[in-house]
Amino acid sequence: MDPDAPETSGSSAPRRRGRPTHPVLSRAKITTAALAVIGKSGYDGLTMAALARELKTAPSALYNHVASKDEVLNWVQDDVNDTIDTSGFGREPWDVAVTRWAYSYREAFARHSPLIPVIAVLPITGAPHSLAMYERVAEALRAGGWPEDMVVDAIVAVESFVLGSAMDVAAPEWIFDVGDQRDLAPTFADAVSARRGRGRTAADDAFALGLNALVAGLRGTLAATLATRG
Amino acid sequence: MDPDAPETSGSSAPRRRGRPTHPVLSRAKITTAALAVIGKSGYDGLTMAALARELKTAPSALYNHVASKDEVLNWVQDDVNDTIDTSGFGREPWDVAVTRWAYSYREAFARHSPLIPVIAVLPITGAPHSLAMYERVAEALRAGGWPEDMVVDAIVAVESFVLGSAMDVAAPEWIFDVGDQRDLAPTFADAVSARRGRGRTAADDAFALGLNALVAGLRGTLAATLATRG
DNA sequence: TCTCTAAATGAATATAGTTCATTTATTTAT
DNA sequence: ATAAATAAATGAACTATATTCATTTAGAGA
Repeated sequence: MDPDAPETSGSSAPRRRGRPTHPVLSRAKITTAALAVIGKSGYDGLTMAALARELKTAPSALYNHVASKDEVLNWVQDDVNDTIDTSGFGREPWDVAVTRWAYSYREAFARHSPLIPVIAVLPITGAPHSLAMYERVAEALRAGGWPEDMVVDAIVAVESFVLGSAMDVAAPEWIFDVGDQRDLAPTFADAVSARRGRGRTAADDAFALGLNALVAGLRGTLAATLATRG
Repeated sequence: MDPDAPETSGSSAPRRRGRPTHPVLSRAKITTAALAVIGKSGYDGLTMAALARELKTAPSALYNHVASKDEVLNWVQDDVNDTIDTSGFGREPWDVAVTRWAYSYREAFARHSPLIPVIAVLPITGAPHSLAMYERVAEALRAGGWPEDMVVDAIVAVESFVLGSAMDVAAPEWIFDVGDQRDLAPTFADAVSARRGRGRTAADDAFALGLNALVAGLRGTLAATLATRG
């Protein structure tokens, strides 16, 4: 582990006070520690106390470097955004690149679903990785022929679908089990049964179906727009 | 207000104890009260204490009728689902009906965005209104020619887009303002500017664009599937 | 009438996030 | 070199909320 960790006992060890030789805390350190806690204990385990423990400080010490727990989540969110694959943009046609991006985007937030409500409302100011991602997508859409005033709408549309789908991944497999009320919804129950046997990949199939349709539809919209506008 | 409210003072009034003449609490009463509190004070204001106050009981009394605050949210969610317009199904072509449904669905949860993470993971067991809604949608898709094993995927795809878009409504208008980092993302910043002037309706435009594309894409997918499968 | 039970009560508990007065080591100015 | 200023840590206290629990009471049924 950390080679310069003082000691592991903890109970009666005389903790040091005051300004340390080297700052223990920083945005990067806190973000990394938060991800570590999340990896170990999930989002339920991410408390300010647990985060402080991970960093071997007191919870209150964190507030010298971060305004609130919410800000920690924003930092984490930006880090997660940085793991999204945008390598297709500038290399592949926009629709192919968008599809690759969407898959990667969904996967990243499926593993971090508690962040989804956060990200959806979060201004990009102060989230440099997110901003860089949007820039790459916007460039590719422009290069692909999208008019300037439609680019953001197209991005938002895909993003909305991706985030909605990412929430789905967190749902239990049996979310649509009608139980003993099959007679109240026979058609739906049959449809659910017909889907059975695909198990854990059911959500993946729905995502694939929707993404293909959405991207195909956007292709059509673009063509129609270009034909109309000249 | 309530005509049979005992008194409004509250501090030294000798509150009654024990079993009342008529049960004060029930699923319906609690759900209605919760919606009332939400209407007055929003989701932040919905605490068990506030809910109990609305019902003129003690917070602990609620636990004789509901297992947890989460269950209250589930009940509210089912009530909100019941306000979604499904009148198009069985009356209009499936794609038109789905579009109408999606608009109404988004609007309902835009006003109840804190429920979105709840709903996405919530099994339909015990949510009769939700189940009825899915039944109507499933019937219409089947009647429109969708194969049984694709119906749920199609529903989930649309729903994912709708819920993702509903979260967007809660975001501030200036969510994409790059601030002083315009040089880091010039293309994106220009696209954001080009979108400006549409103000509060920007999210609506993105939703309309995406929904049109998605439904058009699904139409294409259905046609292709039917052509292949015979 | 006696007993059982649904339902309400208020006090207590647990968990978090956050604030604050205080302390201390380092940096900076004189 | 010494003194002031500052960054950063500390632990205790505060707040808000959900939840549990022992207890009490009024009505229903035998």
